[in-house]
Amino acid sequence: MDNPLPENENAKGGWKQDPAGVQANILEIATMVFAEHGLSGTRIDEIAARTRTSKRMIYYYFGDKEGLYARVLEAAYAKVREGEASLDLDGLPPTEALSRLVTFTFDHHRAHPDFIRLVMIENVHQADYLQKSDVIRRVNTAAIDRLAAIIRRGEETGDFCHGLDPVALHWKISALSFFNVSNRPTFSALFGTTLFSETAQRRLRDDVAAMVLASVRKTP
Amino acid sequence: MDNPLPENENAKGGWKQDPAGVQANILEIATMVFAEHGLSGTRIDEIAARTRTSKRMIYYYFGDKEGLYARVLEAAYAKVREGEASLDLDGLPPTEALSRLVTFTFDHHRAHPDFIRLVMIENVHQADYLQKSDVIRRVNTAAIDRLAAIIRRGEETGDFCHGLDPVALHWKISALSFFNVSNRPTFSALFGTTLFSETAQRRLRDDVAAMVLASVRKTP
DNA sequence: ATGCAAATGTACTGGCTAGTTAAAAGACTT
DNA sequence: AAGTCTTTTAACTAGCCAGTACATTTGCAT
Repeated sequence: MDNPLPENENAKGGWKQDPAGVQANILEIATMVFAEHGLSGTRIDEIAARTRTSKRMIYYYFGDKEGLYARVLEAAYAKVREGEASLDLDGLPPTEALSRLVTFTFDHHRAHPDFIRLVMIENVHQADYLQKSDVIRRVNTAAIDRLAAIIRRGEETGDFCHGLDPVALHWKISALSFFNVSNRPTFSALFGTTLFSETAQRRLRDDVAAMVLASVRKTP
Repeated sequence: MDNPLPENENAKGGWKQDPAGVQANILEIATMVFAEHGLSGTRIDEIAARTRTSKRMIYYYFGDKEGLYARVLEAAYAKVREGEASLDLDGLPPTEALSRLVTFTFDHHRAHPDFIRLVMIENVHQADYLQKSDVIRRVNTAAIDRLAAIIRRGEETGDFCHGLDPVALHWKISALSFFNVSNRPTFSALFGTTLFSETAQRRLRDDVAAMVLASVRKTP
C-alpha cells in the first residue's frame, strides 16, 4: 500500500521521478495480476495499465516477464514470513504456543489469499522459480526452527511425545491451513459455501488446532 | 491407456476411421498436457502433436480450447470418483471403515497427480468451469453420502461423538491428502524431499489417519 | 456404383502480446 | 549551464497460436 521510501511529495512542485516508488508500484500490481491469472495467463499490458507507469518501465526495471514473476514471488514470501515473525511464542507454555501458532497460521493464510494463489501457481510450475531463489529458502528454515524450539520445550515438560519431526508437523499445519484457502473455489462449488461462513471457519480453525495438538500430545 | 470401445482392428484390413477412439485419444493426451501446463499455458499444437490425430480433429470434436478443457475436467472427476466407488466399507466397523477411507484417499491422491493438478488449476480459475458442470456436482455428493453413512453408524455404536458434520470431515481428509500432492514441489524445494520418501509417506499417511480418527472419536 | 454425411488432411490467417527502438526529459555533478 | 547518467514516453515489430477455409477421403445405405 504505502512505499517504504523517502517522502515523495510529487503533488505540486519540482519532483517528478520516483524510481523506487515506481518499482514498488509495479511489484504491488504485478502481485495482484499474477495471483489472479497465473504466469502464462497474465498479460504484461494488463499490469502496465493498472500501474501508474508504463509497460516500458516494467521491462526497464525487471527485464522480462519471468524476471518480474520471480521478484513478485520473492517479495510475497518475504512479506508473509515477516508477518509470521511478529508472533512471539517463547513466553508461553509449549501446548499453548503450538495452539497459538496453528490458529495464527490458519488466520494468516486466510488473510493472504494472493500469497496462497501465488504458491499454488508456483506448484503448478513445479516450483521452478522458487528453487532458483536462495533468499526464499533461507527465510523458510526460520519457520522450522521456531517449531523445533516449541517441540523441544514440549518434550522437556513432558507434554509432547518424543521423536516429533518439526518438518512433518509443519506439513500438517500447512496442509490444513493452506487447503482451506487454495481449494475454496472447487470445494464450495461442490459442497456449498456453508463451511466458509465466519462462524464455521472459526469452528474449523479451533478443530484444526485441536487435531494438531492431539497429534503431538503424549499418549498413555 | 486402453479405450473402452468396440474392437478397432485397424491394423491391416479395411477399417480406418475410428471417431470414438480418436476422441478418447485426444482426451487422454489433453488431460496430460493441461495438467502439465494449465489452461492458458497449454498449446493446442502440443496436444495435437502428441495425439495420433491432428489439430483439426480437436476443433472438430471439442469446439474450442475451453470446451476441451471442460471435457477433460469432467472426465478426470468421473474417472477418479469411479475409482473411489470401488471401495466397499459397509461391512466394516465404523472406526475401521473411516480409517480405511482415509488411507485409501491419501494413496489414491498420490496415485493420481494429474487429477490433483487439474483441480489446482481449476482453483486458480475460481472453479469457473466446474460450476458449469452439473455432472460433476452430482458425482461428488456421493462421496459425502458415504461419509455420512459411516458417521451415522459410528454414532450408533458410540464410537464417534455426536453432531459430526460430514462435509467438515471430508474437508479434513481432503486437505491432508490433497496438500501432500499439490504442494509437494514448493514444500520439497523449501524443506527437502525427506518427507516424500516411501517410508516417510507411509508413516505420514498412518499419522494422518490417526489424526482424523482422533478428531471424531468420542471424548471423555 | 452412387449419393451423402461423417471424418480427416493441408494450408492458411488475423489478432494478440512479449519485448524493442529511438529519443527526450529530469536530476545530479562540476 | 554544460555534461552526463538515469528515468520516462510513445510508437513499433516479430512471431506465436487459437481458430478456419477448403478440399478430400471414408463408410454406409440404397
